[in-house]
Amino acid sequence: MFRKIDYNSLSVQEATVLQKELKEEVIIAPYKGPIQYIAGTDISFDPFSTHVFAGIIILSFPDLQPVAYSLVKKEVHFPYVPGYLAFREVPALLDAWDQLKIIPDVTVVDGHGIAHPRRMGIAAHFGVQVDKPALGCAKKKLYGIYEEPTNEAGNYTILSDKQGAPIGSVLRTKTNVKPVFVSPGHRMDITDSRELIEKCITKYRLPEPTRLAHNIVNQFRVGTLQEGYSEM
DNA sequence: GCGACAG
DNA sequence: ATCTTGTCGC
Repeated sequence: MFRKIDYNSLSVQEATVLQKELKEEVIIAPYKGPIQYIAGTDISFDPFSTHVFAGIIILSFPDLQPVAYSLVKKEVHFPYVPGYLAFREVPALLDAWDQLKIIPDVTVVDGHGIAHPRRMGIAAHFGVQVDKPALGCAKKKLYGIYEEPTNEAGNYTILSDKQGAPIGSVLRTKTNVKPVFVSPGHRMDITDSRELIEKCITKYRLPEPTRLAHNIVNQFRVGTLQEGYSEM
C-alpha cells in the first residue's frame, strides 16, 4: 500500500510525483459483483472563498432513489490547476466518506478518471484512496482525442490518448445534447464505466448520482442542509 | 511560439 | 466553480 497523503502545503511539483506513485495503485479490470448502492460526489464553492463544500450522496441501484448523504465543509489551499483537481477536492471528499454508514459499491466522481495526462484524474485518485470501484463523469474534456458521437442518445465514441490507447468514452446521454466524458477511475474498466452511467440517466444530461450530489451540496452551501451524515 | 486547459 | 435574463431550437 501507499503512504497516507498529507494534503497540506503540497506544491504542484510534489503533487505530480504523488500522481505518478498513485498511478501504480490503480486497477483497471472488469467490475465483478452486484451493485446495491451507487454514490455520487460533488464540490461547491465560492470562487473567492478559501473553503469548499463537499458532498457524497448514496442511491439505491438500479432504482436510483437517494438513501443517505454526507456533507463536509473544509478549508482548502491547493489552487485549481487543470490536471490537479484531486488535490483540491479529494481531502474534503475523504472526510465526507469517513462519515458514511453505508459504503457504496461504486462511486461516480465529478471529473475524469484515467482520461488524464498522467492517467490520474480525480476519480482514479479518489478510488485508490478509498480502494473501492470509482469512475469519473465530466462535462468537458481534459485530455484525449475523440470524434463527436452521433446526435442520438446512447451513442458514444472512444476517447483515446495520443498513442491511440483507449482511456474513456464520449457518451451522448440525451438526443441533441452535449455529450459527457466517462472514464474508469479504479476497479472497473472503460466498458463498465460507460454502461453504468447509461443506467444512471433518467431525464437529464447528467447521471443521477452526479446531479443529486450537486443538488445537496448546493443546498448545504446556502444553508438549507446541515453538515454531517443523514439518511433519507 | 500557440492552443488547450476537469472543477 | 458561481453570479444571472433572455433567447433560440427541438
